[in-house]
Amino acid sequence: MQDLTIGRLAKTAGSDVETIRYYERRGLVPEPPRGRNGYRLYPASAVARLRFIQRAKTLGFSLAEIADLLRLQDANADRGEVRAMTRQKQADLDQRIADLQRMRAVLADLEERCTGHGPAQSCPIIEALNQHASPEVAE
Amino acid sequence: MQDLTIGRLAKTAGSDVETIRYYERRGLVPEPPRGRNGYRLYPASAVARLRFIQRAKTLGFSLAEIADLLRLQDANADRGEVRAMTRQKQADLDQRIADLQRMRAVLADLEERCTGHGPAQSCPIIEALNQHASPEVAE
DNA sequence: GTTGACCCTGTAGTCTACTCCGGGATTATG
DNA sequence: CATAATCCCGGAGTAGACTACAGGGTCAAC
Repeated sequence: MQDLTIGRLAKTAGSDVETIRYYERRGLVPEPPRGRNGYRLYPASAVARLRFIQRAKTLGFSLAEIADLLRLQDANADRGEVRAMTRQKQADLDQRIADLQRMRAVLADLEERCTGHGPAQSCPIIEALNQHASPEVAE
Repeated sequence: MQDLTIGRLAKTAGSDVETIRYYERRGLVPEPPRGRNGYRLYPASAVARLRFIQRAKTLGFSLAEIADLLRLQDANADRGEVRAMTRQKQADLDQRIADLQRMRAVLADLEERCTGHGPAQSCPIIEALNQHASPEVAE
């Protein structure tokens, strides 16, 4: 397969020229060789690299974490390290899910108590928001 | 009750001086009267206002949305509008929870397939990220 | 009365992941 | 050959919610 210009790489991988240059600055995509005109010339493997980044993003990894994963891959490190990152990310997600579910439950409860019409200032939701939120903040 | 300087308000409400001034710029906290020295002098009700903001934040509302909620309260609008915002926020949360749960499920599946030790380049997790088709997400 | 805590304004920096812009060189298309 | 598309670089702007100065005035405690 021929080398790809950044534009063709972007199109092939479903990414964007500016995004690829940004990933290069961030160290996620290695600097490719340049043609005589100074254009970046990517090997076909760059497509896989971008797809890796995209998929890791859909799994909740940050670019910094993806850079770590790519380093583990490039260094062919022990898969235990990869598994550890996966476990950590699951724990992060569990925490965030639990937080969101708690919020959601409170909102559902408040909504249930607010029926019909009437002034907002006697709306149970507004009233709840005006209660003392922090049971422990002293003074 | 005496008026509060911004520092005492911050302490009482469990907030921060800079944060309160920021909320003022954002229109969440009304500009209070000033003393002869130019100091902000807050009525006791400002504490409730800050607590409202804090509590709404813990329920997932953005500052822009909280500003809307406060406007509904201040204008004593119909509680139907408050309920609508609460419903919308629940829908947002449901969407985010679903996204996170999907990510979490994929990670759990991948982790299960990666056992013991060995080179990362043959790690099922890394391999999945390198697949042409996404591990669980449609193309 | 002097030190240190507190207050003022306005601006700038932080984090994440881009996205856009200007100005200029090169290549592809008709 | 003219024009459009693409490429280069460096830097600035975006959103959200703060957080941190700089530089200067004021107030409370010892």
